[in-house]
Amino acid sequence: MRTSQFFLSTTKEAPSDAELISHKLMLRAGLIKRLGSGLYTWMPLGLRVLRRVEAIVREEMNRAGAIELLMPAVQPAELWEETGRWAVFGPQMLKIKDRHQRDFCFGPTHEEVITDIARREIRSYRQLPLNFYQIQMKFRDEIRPRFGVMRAREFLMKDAYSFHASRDSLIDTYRVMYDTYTRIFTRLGLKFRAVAADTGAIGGSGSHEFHVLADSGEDMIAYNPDSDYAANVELAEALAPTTPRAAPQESLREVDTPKQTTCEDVAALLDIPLARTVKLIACIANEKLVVLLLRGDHQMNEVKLGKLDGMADFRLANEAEIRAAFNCPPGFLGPVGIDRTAMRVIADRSVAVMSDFVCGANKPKSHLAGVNFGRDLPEPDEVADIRNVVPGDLCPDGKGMLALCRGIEVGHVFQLGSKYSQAMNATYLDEGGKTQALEMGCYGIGVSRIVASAIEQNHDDRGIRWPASMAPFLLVIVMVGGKKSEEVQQSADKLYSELTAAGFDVLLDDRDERPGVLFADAELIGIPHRVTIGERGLKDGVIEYQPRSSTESQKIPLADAAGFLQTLLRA
RNA sequence: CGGGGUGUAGCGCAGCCCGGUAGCGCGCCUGCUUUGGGAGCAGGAUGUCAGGAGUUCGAAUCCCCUCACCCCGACCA
Repeated sequence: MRTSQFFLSTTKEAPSDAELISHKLMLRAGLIKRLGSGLYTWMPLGLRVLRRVEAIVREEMNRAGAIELLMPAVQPAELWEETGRWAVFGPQMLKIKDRHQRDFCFGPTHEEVITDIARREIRSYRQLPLNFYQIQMKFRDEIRPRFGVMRAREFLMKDAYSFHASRDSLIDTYRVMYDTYTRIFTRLGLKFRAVAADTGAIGGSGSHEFHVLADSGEDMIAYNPDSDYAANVELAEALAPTTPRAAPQESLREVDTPKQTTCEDVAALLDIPLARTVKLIACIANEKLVVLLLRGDHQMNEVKLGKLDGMADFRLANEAEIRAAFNCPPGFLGPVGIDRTAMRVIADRSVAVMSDFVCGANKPKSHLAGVNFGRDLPEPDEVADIRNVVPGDLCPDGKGMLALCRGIEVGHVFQLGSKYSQAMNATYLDEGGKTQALEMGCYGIGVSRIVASAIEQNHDDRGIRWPASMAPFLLVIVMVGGKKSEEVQQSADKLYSELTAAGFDVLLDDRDERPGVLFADAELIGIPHRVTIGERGLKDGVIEYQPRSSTESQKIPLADAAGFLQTLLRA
């Protein structure tokens, strides 16, 4: 491609509302243009990147035996009513009406449509397993779209759905997809982790998210630097401490805390570590009071809590309920002296081994210190894992300690089971001629999000540094003084023709601009390799080569250039 | 949905407090010069000052309403 016949639209400044580095660079490099909140046009340069990601995804999906199809973006409400999700999906779904006032949505996902295909097409176990996929624009009316295409409302997604005659077959395909995703993200040159994920409300047994590691990520991941363990913080188990509870050393005493209503304040006042304090969180579950005990430096984990018996629909108690139950305002609550017949007490595993701790006294402006289970209050009714893990916690795989990092979710694999097939009556006949519900799996990749997250991982102060696998062009030829010098022009043309004929994506920058402009643009848009052809070099029979990763160039004899570059680009 | 903020040329912004009919930088167009890291000089084009309704002789500026966009929050005593 010649720049004169292409469309570059780089700018020196990014719009002031762009926050994330990838968002700024995508705008400055002219990869995308914003149309409205969460809506972006992929400009020619950006589209080339998107298509390259798409191509790798498609290649690997095909290799894994998945079959591509394309479903409608607009879907009738009836299908969603069959699964009950027309109501459940809520405002995230863009609902529209046609001219007959019939309800439709712009598809946020395609389980319903594919399950409809499956129930019409799949008759026999002999047809199974099957894995269909598509690459298509989705629309989700996000509460708060942000960060450009990272969290856009309309975005490009690869979604695959597999159908099986048995759970074992589902697990087989799930593993194949897991491996396929690993291949895809590896080929894309991303630093990523597969993490065990919560299966959430959808149910099903197995789920992994694929996260690109980046500080700007919106998700928190617990991982073990010394093993392959990684899990969403929601899910990572906080093991019970291995050290037993120490014997009481202190006597129970009351301390004045006139203004200290949080564990942080109290710990600061008493000059003790936050980990010596215990906070009490009052919840209501099944209309009964439940008291949670957590170490002051720990945070409650709603997902874990919701999985405990009778806690599925828990909520936090409000202030009126707290005052009624404890006869004390929030901020000074504690487990000592409470009516244990009226409330269930669940202690986190780490609280269960504490001794001589500090907690609220159930009296305004007062806390207790030197508190001990068994002596000052009864043992908790239950001990459970109800907190988020923190760095330094023991890894559940027994191989060291956990660390936390942020991630951007770019892929998700999910064992759905028969949730949708049952709701929509998608069945097949088994070997015995019996009707059975199909087992299903689903597998998503955020194609457009991958582009943004790749930039988060690959940039410097001059711009983007594309991994070769997704670069819009592999090589840019910069002509210095090309308008003036026939020789420069001819050399550049010749090199361009040779490399293009050999099948490489080469950009010949033939604009009549000063060299500084050409260099700056080449770096901003992140082309991995650059050669500079100018009179100065040609006098000595050389051109200059410089990779995007370096600020140093090397001279290559013009005669060897084509061969040198072909070897380089092929690698 | 709650709170905060911003809407002025393609982009980044000033002007608003204290009303007098719109400016700067980049970009764009023309010409000359320049040509190895975002050129210089000269000339030029471009605005429903987000929209609507008020106050006023007069509104980008003051008042009210609407819209759009951005940020923060929407669980912890």
